Amino acid sequence: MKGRDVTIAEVARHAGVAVSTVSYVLSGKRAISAETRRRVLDSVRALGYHPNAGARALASKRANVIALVLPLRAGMHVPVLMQFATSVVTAARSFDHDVLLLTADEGTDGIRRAAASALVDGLILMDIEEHDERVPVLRELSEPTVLIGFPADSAGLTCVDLDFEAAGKLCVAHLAGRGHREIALLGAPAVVYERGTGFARRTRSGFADAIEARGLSGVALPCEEGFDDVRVTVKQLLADHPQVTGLVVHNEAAVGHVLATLRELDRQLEVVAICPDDIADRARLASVLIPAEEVGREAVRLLMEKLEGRQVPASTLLQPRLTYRRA
DNA sequence: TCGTGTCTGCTTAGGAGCGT
DNA sequence: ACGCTCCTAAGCAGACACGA
Repeated sequence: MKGRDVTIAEVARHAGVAVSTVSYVLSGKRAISAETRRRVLDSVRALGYHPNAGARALASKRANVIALVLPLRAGMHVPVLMQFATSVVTAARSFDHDVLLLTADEGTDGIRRAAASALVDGLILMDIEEHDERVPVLRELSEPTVLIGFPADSAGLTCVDLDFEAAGKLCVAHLAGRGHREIALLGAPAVVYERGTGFARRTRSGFADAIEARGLSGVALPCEEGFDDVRVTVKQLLADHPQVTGLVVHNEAAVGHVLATLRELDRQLEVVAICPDDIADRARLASVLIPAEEVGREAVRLLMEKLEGRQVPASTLLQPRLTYRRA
């Protein structure tokens, strides 16, 4: 048997106060005496009251839901995307918001629909391309948005991400500091660059800048994720550039395969990876952490600030840190 | 079988009213 | 006079009762 849900009116009756008093106790938007507050909260607990989300949205003009727009496109590493998603959901809960997940199936219509129907109060977008079709749509919305990543033209937008350009430079600096003169970058799958995905391109451009600035020699290659593809790519790289002694891997799915291939070929390259800590820990690799937890939390915090009508910085770049692990 | 009217979920601002 | 609490109305959409 399905019980009817308890309403705010029943809580008010139980506690012997007005409905509006219960509402103010729960929202904290007006001063309520400690004694009344205690009685109300006792009644809420005793009756097992949860506000009806529809009625709350109707009255407050807020859904208390944000959208996470996560395309799940080819070549993206799902476990890392899930770290971002988990962090966004957890952070949103701490602000009393829930998260609606929008994928790419619906294209930009999903964004328009979720915003125009007041299904969500604001949006967080991930996997940003340099010329992302979603960006012009965002500029037309009245709902606040935050991007995890940077499009080519970020004017008027709020963007947050790891400074991948600095990460590329940091990896080169680390290997150069350890005496390497010829360094290679194995990056994301080719399709990711072709789409113009910002983080992949920015790492590559930071890498190239640092190589040039230090007068080193470097080569950057895309890298697929399957073992056989990685093996072919690594072999080709070492055949074409036999002097390479340092390797930057910005492809979390390929890290293990790269190391296996180097062992198989008995080549002693020094490797730095840009990847989550668990992967680097397992392989005892120096690495630059992708701070998914921190980025997700910051994206939500910025969105909540915008929802309150406060100004926020247009651009937040988290500085990369390199963790050295002795093999 | 229509159309009409009433009710329900909740929040919020502004002002009324109560007790001390 | 002050601190606290209450009252009110609006907003949407579906459910329901009622009379013609």
